[in-house]
Amino acid sequence: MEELDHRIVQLLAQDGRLSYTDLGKATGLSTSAVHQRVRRLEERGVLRGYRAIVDHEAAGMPLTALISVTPVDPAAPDDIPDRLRHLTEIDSCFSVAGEESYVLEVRVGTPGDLELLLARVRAAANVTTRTTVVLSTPWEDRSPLAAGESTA
Amino acid sequence: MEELDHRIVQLLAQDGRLSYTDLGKATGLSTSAVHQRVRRLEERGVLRGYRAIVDHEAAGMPLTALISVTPVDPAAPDDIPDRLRHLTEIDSCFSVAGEESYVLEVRVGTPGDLELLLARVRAAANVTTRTTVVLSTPWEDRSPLAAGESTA
DNA sequence: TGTGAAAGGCATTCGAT
DNA sequence: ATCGAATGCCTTTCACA
Repeated sequence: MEELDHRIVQLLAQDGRLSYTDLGKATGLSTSAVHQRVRRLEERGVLRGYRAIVDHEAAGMPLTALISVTPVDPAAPDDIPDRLRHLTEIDSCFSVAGEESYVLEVRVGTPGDLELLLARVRAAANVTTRTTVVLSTPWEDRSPLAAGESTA
Repeated sequence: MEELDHRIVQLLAQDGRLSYTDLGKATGLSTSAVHQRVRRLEERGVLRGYRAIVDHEAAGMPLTALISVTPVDPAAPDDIPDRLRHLTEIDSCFSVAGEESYVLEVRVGTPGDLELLLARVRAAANVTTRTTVVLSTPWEDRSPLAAGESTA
C-alpha cells in the first residue's frame, strides 16, 4: 500500500466522517482524487466500512469479559462459531492456538447477565468455559496500521 | 436510553456514514429531529466518534494475538498501561481479574514482529507475558447494545 | 492518476408549533 | 421535541490532461 493511501486510511480510521474536501487538504490532493482513492480502497476491501463508536457504559453494557472456550467433545465437528453467532452479547470471536479453542469478547449489563450468557454459551456450543472479567479498559480499538512498507 | 435513540445508535453502529436524511426515513422522524438527537447522543458521550473499519490483512497487520501480562514486581506501583501506550501495535488494553493483571490485544505483521513486540512489552513494563496466537477471527466488533430497557 | 467545474444532495440552522 | 424551509458545503460525476 502506497504512502498516500496509507495516510488516507489512517485519517479515516481516526475520523470516519472526514469529508473528501478535508481529506484532500490533508493529503494535498484534489477532492476528486481522494474520492477516487477512497473508492478503490473500499473496493479492494482495505476500508471495510464505517461505524459509530458506541460507549458501552452508556449503551447499557458496562461489563466486559473474556471467555475461553473448550469443546466438551473434541471429536465433534467444530461449528462452534456458527452455534454462538446468535448470541449478540458476543462482540468478537477468536479461534486461538493454545489450551482452549476460542476466546470470546463479550459485553453484558450485569454479573447476572454474564452468568446467563455463560449458561447459553455452554448449552449452545457444548463447551466448557473459563471467564476473565475485565475490570477497566485503559484503551481499546486503536486499529494499528503497518508503518511504511509496500503491500501492493 | 429511549427506544428511538437506541434505534439510531444501532443504525449508526452498523453504518457510521448514514445520512440524517436516511436516518430520518428509518426512524420516521424529520431530518432535523434525528440530527438533534444524534447531537445529543454525541454530547452525552453515547456516540463517541466515527471510524473507518480497516482490514488488518490489507493493512499489513495480519497476525492477531492476545498477551496476558503479569508484573515482575507486584509491589511496584502499577503504571503498566502508561508504559505500554506508546506501543502502537497494542490495539486494546484490558485490566482483568484473575491470575494475570492485563490482557493486550495486539496486531502485527509477522511472527518475528510479535517476538519483537513481546520483548518491548516486557522491557517497557517489567512484566512477564503469556501469549495466545489468534488463528482466525470468525467475527469481530459487533458492538452489542442493551436490548430494550430505559437508562434515562 | 490527476484536475477543475457543474449538478444535485445533504448538513446545519432557524422560526414556528 | 418536532417540523419544514433556506443556505452553503459536500459528494459525485464528467470532460479533459
